[in-house]
Amino acid sequence: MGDPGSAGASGGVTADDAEQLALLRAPAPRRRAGPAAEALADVDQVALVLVDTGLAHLDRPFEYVVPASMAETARPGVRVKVRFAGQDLGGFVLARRPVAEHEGRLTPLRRVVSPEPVLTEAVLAASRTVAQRYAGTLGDVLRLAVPPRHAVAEKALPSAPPTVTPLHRPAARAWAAYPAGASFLTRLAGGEAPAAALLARPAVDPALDWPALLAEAAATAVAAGRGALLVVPDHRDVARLDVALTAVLGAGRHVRLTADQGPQARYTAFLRVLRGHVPVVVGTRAAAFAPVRDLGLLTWWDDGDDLHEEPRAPYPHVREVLLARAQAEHAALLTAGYARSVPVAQLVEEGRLRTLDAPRPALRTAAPRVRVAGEGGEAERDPAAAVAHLPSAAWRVAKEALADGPVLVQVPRRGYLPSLSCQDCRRPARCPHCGGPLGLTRPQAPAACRWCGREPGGFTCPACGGHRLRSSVVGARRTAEELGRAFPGVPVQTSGSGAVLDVVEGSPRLVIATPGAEPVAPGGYAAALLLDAWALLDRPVLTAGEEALRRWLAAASLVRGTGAGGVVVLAGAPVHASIPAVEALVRWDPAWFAARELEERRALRLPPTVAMATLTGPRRAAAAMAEAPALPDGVEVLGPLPVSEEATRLLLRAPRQAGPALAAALAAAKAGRSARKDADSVIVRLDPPDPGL
DNA sequence: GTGCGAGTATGA
DNA sequence: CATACTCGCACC
Repeated sequence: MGDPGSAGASGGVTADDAEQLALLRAPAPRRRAGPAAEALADVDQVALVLVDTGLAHLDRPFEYVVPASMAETARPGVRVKVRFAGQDLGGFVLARRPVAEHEGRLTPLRRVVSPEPVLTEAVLAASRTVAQRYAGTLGDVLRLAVPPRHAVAEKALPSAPPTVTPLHRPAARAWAAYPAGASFLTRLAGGEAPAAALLARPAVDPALDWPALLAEAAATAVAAGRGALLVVPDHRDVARLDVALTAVLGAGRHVRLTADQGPQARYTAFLRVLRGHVPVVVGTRAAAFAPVRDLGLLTWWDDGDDLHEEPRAPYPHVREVLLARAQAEHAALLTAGYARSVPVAQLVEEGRLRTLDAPRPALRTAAPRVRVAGEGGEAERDPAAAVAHLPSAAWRVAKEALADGPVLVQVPRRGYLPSLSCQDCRRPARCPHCGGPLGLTRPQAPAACRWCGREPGGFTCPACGGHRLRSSVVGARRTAEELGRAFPGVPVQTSGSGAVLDVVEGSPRLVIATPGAEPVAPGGYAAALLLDAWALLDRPVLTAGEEALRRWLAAASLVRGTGAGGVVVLAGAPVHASIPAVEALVRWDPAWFAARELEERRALRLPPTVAMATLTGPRRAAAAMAEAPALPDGVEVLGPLPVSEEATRLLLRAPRQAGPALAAALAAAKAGRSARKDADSVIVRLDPPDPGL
């Protein structure tokens, strides 16, 4: 049945067995004249096809001849089916050519799946960059870049774009707070490709907040006849930005594109972009490859949010995808957030992004006042506060603010692994050998490095000289009921995993939320309590401080500004020791923190100042890969450390400039393993945002 | 991954 | 010498 030669000729399923056998053995007569020998296309008879083999060593284009019947439809970018090594596989036509480079005989294309050219040249170019960057295959990246076809969606969508009146350049009210903003927008409107990192000023007025800011930038691109792509971490952000875009652009100029909208809706949105029906796309990381026409602006919000990391191979970060696209399409680039991630700080330092921050005085007025309430030793003095396990300062602030409006309470999620820090100064304890975090693998076990697996034995804190280690376990459970009892008569709402609220009313109430699930309050919260600060700070990850500050800033940005009496209380942080993330929150200086953190990581040779890769798999297989001959000079191998019964992990570290060479060597090693059919698979991950876990 | 040819082992 | 089987590699 799978035999292509006999399928049409034998004329029935009930063919005699002996005859079948004879047919199979016979030296297949090479295509006699007849229906099989179809005429070929007149021009550009050869199609270059990227076949989705799923095999690393076959991740390159193959040539096929184009039958006359497909001469018009088999254009670059369309999906095709081809015969490859005896099976029917999918692929994309990358190009058409008059003559073949391949010396041997070419097989004809089997079928054009759809005449829709879903893979544009620009997206292909960016995909290639991303594949190289992450030592992945182009096939893997294209699977992320082009959504699965949905035939019904393709049929249903009218091909003629709706008529939309031209858009005038918007007033850019939200941008008025950013002195360098005008020149960025002017360059964007003029068809240039400025690249910037922006620290957003919090604003409780929706016309001035970050969604309005990004929407105005998008509208500037549209008014100049260019398109815009806006990527945000989650669907709540998509919803907020959608509202802002409608306000600035009117209807019919933008479309949402997220993975959670389902195959048909997603493909419909994709097609509306591809066919040029809308110039603006807003979405989650699934939208990062959207084929926007005449792309003028690529922007993403909150670089540090881990939702920007793609969890499927080759695990690209939205930042890297958009950087690649900006380069490929000469588009402007804008990353904005209340916080600045360390990778973004590095891009700023390297001059690849210019800063576009709100001036510090404006920031400090727009932001709430921040107080640190200590670790809770004073809690017992106030009985009502003790009921809620709140420091009394926090309790008093909340009590007062509740007269005036809603109060946000941020409670970290429980269940983090214990990590170790210095008992005296509370800085994270690091491995003296490789700089990795020290932690406990089991209760009672000696402290061990989570990267190289060594057990350093004695400990001396490089910062204060202390010798004692402290295991941080997430503190007391704070429940909505406890808080409710501490504030009788006040309505309590919760927002967290499972039930996330987008918005709450502006009247007095307690809103208890886990980080990332904080609802917006119209007019802003009167106050926010950030509880269990150490639970965020003590996470056994490289990015703990960065992440803690980012989450605090996100919650604090929903609070009214200093001028309007907004207050934030950080509870559960030490008052005596100076913790950079805490200091940065109090001073509202995220740029200072990011630059400082970058400096520290450089001193310790930690990401993102070095190139890193993790190899995860059976010990021997991972070790064999780490010995790949083509690895660039200066690669250090750390580990192995066990990650499960079967698998171990090796960490490769190289100078940052050696990143491309490291990726190339690992891609080659993967291809070699694939060609040799090595059964044990090794997962290769380049520059994982947190290599320590 | 599959299919195939070269090369080698095996037995009449 | 014919047939069975493994190995290595190309796959357009």
